[in-house]
Parts: sequence; C-alpha cells; structure tokens
Amino acid sequence: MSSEIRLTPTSYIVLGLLEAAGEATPYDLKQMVAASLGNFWSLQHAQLYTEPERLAAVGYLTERREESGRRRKHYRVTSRGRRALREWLAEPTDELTELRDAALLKVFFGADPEPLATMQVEAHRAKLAEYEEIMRQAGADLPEGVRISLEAGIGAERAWVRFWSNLAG
Amino acid sequence: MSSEIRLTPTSYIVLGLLEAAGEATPYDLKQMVAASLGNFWSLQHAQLYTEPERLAAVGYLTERREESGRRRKHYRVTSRGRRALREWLAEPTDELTELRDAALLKVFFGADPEPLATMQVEAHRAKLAEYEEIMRQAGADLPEGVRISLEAGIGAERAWVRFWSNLAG
DNA sequence: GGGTACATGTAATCAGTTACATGATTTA
DNA sequence: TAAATCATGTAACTGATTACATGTACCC
Repeated sequence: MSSEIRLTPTSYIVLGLLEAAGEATPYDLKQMVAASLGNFWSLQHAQLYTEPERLAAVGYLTERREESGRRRKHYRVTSRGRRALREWLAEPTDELTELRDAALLKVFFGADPEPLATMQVEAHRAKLAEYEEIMRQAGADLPEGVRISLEAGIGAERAWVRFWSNLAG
Repeated sequence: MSSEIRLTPTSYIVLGLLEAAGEATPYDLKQMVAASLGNFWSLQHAQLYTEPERLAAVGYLTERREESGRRRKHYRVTSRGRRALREWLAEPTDELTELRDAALLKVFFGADPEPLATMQVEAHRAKLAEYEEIMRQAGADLPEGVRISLEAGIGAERAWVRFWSNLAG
C-alpha cells in the first residue's frame, strides 16, 4: 500500500462520520450528511464513494465488500485513521472561511441590490426557521458539537437576514 | 473558435474585473483581487492566467500579447463578454452559501471548543478591525457595490466574534 | 554586481463535479 | 406488472491547486 495522501476536509468528514457510526456504507454516509452536517458542508454523493476508497488504500479505513446481493462496501476506521482524526481535532485553527457568496458577488460587481435582497431575505429566513425548528425539537438531545454548530448556523443566518433586510428597503 | 464553455463564478470575476479596468494583464487582475474582492472570494494566481485564456478562446475576451520585452498578455471584454456579465448581474439568485468553516467542522466532530474559540475570536477580531479600518478610510469613496460587500463582511465578522466569544467562556 | 523580492507564465496533478448505468423496492 | 423512486456504483471530465521556472527590477 502506497502510504501517503493529503487529507482534505472531505477526508476528515468521512473519518468523523465513520468513527461515529462504527461501520457504514457510502450510502449510509450520504444519509448522515444529509441529516445534519450537509447544512453547512455538503458533499457530492460520488465523493462518499471515492473518498473512502482513497482512505482505505492507505490504511485509514478497512473495506469489507458483501459477497452476494448488492455487494455493498462497508468501511471502518482503523487505528491509523482514528489517530489522524484525533490529531486533526486536537489542533485548533485560525483559518478564516471566506464568504464566497454568489449573491454578494453580484452586488460587488454592481448588480441592483433590491431584487437580490428580496430573494435572499426570503431564502435566509426559511433556512433560519428550519434551524430553529431543529433546535426546538432536538436541541437538548444533540451531541454538544452538533448543537454548537447549529447555533453557529443560526447566528450566521440571523446576520444574513439582517444584512439583506437592510438592503431590501 | 469552439463556442461553449460553462461560466463559473471565477469567469464572472474575471469578466467583472476586466469590465471595470478596461484592459488588464493577469497580474493586474491579481492586484485587483488582492485589493478588495479577495477578502471574501480569493483566487489562485494561476487561475487568473488560465481563466482569461478560457474566456478568450470562446470570444468573451480579446487577447493582445506584447511583441517585445515581457510579452505580457492584455485582455479586454468583448461585447459578447459584456452581455454575459450583464445577464448574470441582472439575474437574482436564492442560492445560499454554505458556511464550510474548518473550525466549526472540528467542533461538529467533537473537538474541544475552547482552544478553537480562543484562536477564532482573535482571528475574526483582527479581520473585523481590518474591515472597519477600510470602511473608515475609504468608505465614502467606494463604489456602492463594494461598500455594501464590505458591510456584509463586517456583519459576518461580528456574528463570528459573538459566536466564538460565547464559546471561549 | 549579487542577492532578494516582485512579476509572469506554464505544466502536472488532483479533488470535486457531472454524467452515466444498473439493481432493488415500493407504489399505482 | 409497469412505472417511479431509491440505492449503489463507476467513468469521464474539468476546474482548481500545487509546483516549477524564468525574467525583471530594485537595493545593499
């Protein structure tokens, strides 16, 4: 086994999800992503097939393929994978995420803000409501990290609603 | 000239910057990006060489190469390019940007929030201060879209500072 | 005039996206 | 049982990143 690859955020997502699940197929991963993480960091389903393969090839995961029927692939984190995940988790980062907001990009280049603001206020309000609903329903039961992330999402959405509302006149 | 390519945000950034500049070399574009846009949507410098080429190949830009000396390439938007840009600007979007924040991802997967929060508060405070300084110095002279984008950045940074401060205990 | 930093560009690689394909289940 | 939808996977493509490489100007 060739032994070095660069670990990307996608890698850590796969490692993190598998660590939580014990064992999972790419489709399971897809479900998990859709359930919560996907709100702030979505992935193409194809990546959930290729990334585990990449990780398994260098010993971060084991792969077990069903012999009959659907011949699904089941993955598990190895101790090497667990170590990599723990190291990543233990290392804080001062990296700042960029906004990379398409609507804002248009404004930057001179688009009329009004129609954008109208659409964006609505979209962000909907997203905010969705988050708040999840928080109301499940807030107390969520793992701490997940709940905190949700709070971050709520904070960000509120900021966006405020921003675009101001522009909508 | 083969006539269809997909226009990405990168494409519109190049078109938008060139439209503002009249004529520019990739290096000029790099400077422009660094000056303001890069704060919320950065690009690799190599993209500022390859993307204009891509756009020129299908008639969105013209390319003029210096005959002597550095043989720089100078680009200009064609009417086709201008039309594409205008259409993109005129079309509002309800697309919501994902957070995709590396620090938050760690929290999501169970990292200890404290050290992360400490680092992040500091980094976001610094960024916020930088934005506010730009606003103080140049705010009044900035093109409207640029100023509005800057305000968005300030709003977002404030939200992050608030969020991470809460976590830093 | 030798070093250092800025300027300019191309090539190679790779992660991520899109497209394609087929098998299994549910539903009408 | 036909149609639609969900589940599962691979292949091809391409945009973006990384790495390399050289030219030009400025400074000590």
